Amino acid sequence: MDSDASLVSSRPSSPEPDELFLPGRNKGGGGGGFTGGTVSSSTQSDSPPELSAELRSAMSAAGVVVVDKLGFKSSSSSSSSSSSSSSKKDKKQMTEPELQQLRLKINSRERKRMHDLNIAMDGLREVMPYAHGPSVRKLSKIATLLLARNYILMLTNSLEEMKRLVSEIYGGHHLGLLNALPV
DNA sequence: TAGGCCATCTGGTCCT
DNA sequence: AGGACCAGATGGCCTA
Repeated sequence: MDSDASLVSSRPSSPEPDELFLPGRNKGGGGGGFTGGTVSSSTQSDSPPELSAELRSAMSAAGVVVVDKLGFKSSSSSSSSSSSSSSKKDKKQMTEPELQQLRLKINSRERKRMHDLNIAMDGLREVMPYAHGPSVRKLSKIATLLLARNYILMLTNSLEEMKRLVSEIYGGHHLGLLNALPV
């Protein structure tokens, strides 16, 4: 949510990832911003969201009594008995609190999955050759992926060129090491 | 204010 | 059966 949050100056004609390390080929999509501020990668904590209107109406239509919000943060251990037993039932036979509990559990899993994905994305950003730092806005996801692709292509071309030069100099000898590289 | 980027929710599908 | 994965929808924040 608060991805591009806080102290951001401006987005000066953001250099698109394709413009960086552009190995001649490929043409990607647009790119995100580049410079600017930092980003706090926090998320909307764990406050359980309200049931969606559709779900509520569906449940009330099914004659289910609408109750208060249930406790959250149950994903790990507690409440497993109720949720696991209830989730084995047919959903139509589940009570509203059971359905709500199940929904919260699924939502929590999905949130964690996306957080893990973002962590991996941050890891990718860390190894990308662009200006890091607290005063620099981090790459958007799409920009990160496009830049990564171009960077890999550039490195591949560099390696090929290096191989070619080595073979020129040594006449085909000493290529064992380079050929062992996964290119 | 429009557009970009993002987090979250949700239902469907696939996999183990 | 349960979890992982995916895509669409929605709403918030920020910048130009």
